[in-house]
Amino acid sequence: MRMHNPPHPGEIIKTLCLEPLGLTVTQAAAALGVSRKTLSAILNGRAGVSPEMAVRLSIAFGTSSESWLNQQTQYDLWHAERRRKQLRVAKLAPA
Amino acid sequence: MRMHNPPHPGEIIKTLCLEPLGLTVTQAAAALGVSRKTLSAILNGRAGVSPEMAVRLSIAFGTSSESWLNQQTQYDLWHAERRRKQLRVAKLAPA
DNA sequence: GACGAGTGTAACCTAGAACGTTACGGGTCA
DNA sequence: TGACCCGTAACGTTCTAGGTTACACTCGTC
Repeated sequence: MRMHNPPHPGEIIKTLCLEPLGLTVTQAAAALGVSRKTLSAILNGRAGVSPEMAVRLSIAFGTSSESWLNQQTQYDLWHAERRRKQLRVAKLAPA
Repeated sequence: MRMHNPPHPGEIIKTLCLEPLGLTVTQAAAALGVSRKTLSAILNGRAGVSPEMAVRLSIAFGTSSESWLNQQTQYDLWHAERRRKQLRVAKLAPA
């Protein structure tokens, strides 16, 4: 179980991909084949990395699509876990 | 890169959780706190495992929510990768 | 054969995410 | 001032997750 808030994948894209290459949001969006708005939303944490976007990132930046999507999964899961106590679920097979 | 079609998480829930415990879909849905329709859709591959559902499964069956959601991620990614060739994306940082 | 349980699923709803285009206002800098 | 980049608001479409209700099917069992 992770203790701290995992960073949104958008931050990682910005700091590890765009900034080192000196890319603007407009340039990167064009390269990825999505609108500037779509990329902007991801970079600012207002949208998630979809499976298709993960593949796009892997093509553009040469990393694995799995790693991109896993980052999003961890981020989503961390927020879902915060509401674990609010879920009314019966234990069927106690550990 | 996975070669073969990964199984949908619904199949795993059915064969590894419901059947060993002799649970009906109706019983399991009630325990999970979702409608019978919702669980049925997941079991038959017509819906995915959401982050919240992954937490529900982890409570009911004592496994980690991460493992449930990762299975869904791998499934989604496999299908997204099949369309990799159709995406028009420029390579920005060739490996 | 009749009946109830379990199941799949169709029809309807809401909410939200992921896309798109267009357009506007605020920076920064030559 | 003008050019460029950025965030974002407003509008749209499409898809997914979730709900309720209702129907038809397949089983056992009585």
